[in-house]
Amino acid sequence: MSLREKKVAKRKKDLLMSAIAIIGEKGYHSTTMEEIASKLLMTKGSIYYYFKDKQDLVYQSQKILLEQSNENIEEVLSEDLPYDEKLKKVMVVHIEYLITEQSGFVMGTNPEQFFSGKQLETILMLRDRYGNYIKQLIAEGVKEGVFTEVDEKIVRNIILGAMNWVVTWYSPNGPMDKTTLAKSISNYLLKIVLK
Amino acid sequence: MSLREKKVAKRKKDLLMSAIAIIGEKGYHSTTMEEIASKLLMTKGSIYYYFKDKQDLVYQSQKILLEQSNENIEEVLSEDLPYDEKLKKVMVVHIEYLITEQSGFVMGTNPEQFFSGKQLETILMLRDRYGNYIKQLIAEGVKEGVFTEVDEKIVRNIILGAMNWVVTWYSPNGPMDKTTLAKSISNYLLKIVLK
DNA sequence: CAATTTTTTGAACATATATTCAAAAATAAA
DNA sequence: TTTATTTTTGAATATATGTTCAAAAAATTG
Repeated sequence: MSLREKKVAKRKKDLLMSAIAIIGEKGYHSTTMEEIASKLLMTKGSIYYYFKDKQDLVYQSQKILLEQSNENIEEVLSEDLPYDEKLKKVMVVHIEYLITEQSGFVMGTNPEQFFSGKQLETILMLRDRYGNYIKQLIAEGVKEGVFTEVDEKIVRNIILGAMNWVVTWYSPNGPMDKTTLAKSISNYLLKIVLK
Repeated sequence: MSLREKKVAKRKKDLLMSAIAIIGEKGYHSTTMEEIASKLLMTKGSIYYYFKDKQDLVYQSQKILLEQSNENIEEVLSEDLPYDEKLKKVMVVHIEYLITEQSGFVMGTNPEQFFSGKQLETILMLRDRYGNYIKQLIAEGVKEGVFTEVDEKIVRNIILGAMNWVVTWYSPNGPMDKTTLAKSISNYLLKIVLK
């Protein structure tokens, strides 16, 4: 990749990150192209040099978040750990990533509201993949006798909800740093599946 | 109240309910005055006979939801039940109400995004009140030895998150009716606080 | 039924913001 | 330095939707 191409790639990524941050804070509709641009000292017109339109920018930003989430969980799943510790680590990583990116967005609402067609398909596929990893992990833990019998789908959704909700109440000024908080939440949630 | 006043009151309530339903589905910004009105076979102009503006209508609709939630929980809290059963009933009622109204809205995002000033104050107050009831209930259960020692705030937020998340995945076509589902979720969540 | 009051309508208006685009500026190449 | 290419700008445009309002319709009253 030439220097120029790298610069363009960086600019794109900067815009995606800016979009993620502002959408995480204000939501899709309240986030204007002007805000996304001005965070990088650009004007909104420039965005259209890098992205087709707002929809395209938002879609790509959300896709990145989900892809990264999937990579995160795949990394943890590949580790050689007992089921309880593995599930706990999955949760800690999820919560930490959520807090870091302040990305309560795609995860936090029905994507049907924002996407359609091929875009929606991709987003749903990525979400499903993520959800299935957790469901699978629970099911295996049950099968191996580490976890108690549970409805994996319901418990999976309980866990996802409790975790994703964090973005609505976490404050960096609170008494716990994000890792301590993530561990604490994970411990409580683990009690649902432990025997 | 005269017949006419009753009619006006009913029309207002119909509009609030229409707003709640559509906002629950599409979110604040994607919900248009036209949609809210057309659901009642009216035109958007008429809304302004009953409400000052969109902000006013939305604020009042969300206030109603929170007030009703508080009434629901107050009713349950006043019953004479053991702490574990009481907490469980609180959860079941919450989830059932959520599903019935499809109201993942105020509960589901930071109200700072939509309200300010006196309106925001009221919304936050109502939310706090609700959250405090649950925190209190947990604290009492711990004090009386029915529940295990936990950080009441964190556990409260875990429970709220898991419950509120339901609106994102519940489907009326699923295998469980809403009461069965609510009971199931509540049982799992109860395990967090039980000894 | 006629007169009065309430309610609804739908077109006109206001506003916010996404998008376009020709020109300018910045950067790279020759 | 000159020329060519890439990137940014900012004003103009398009569009969607909230809001207003005078007139029409409906409901109520006497």
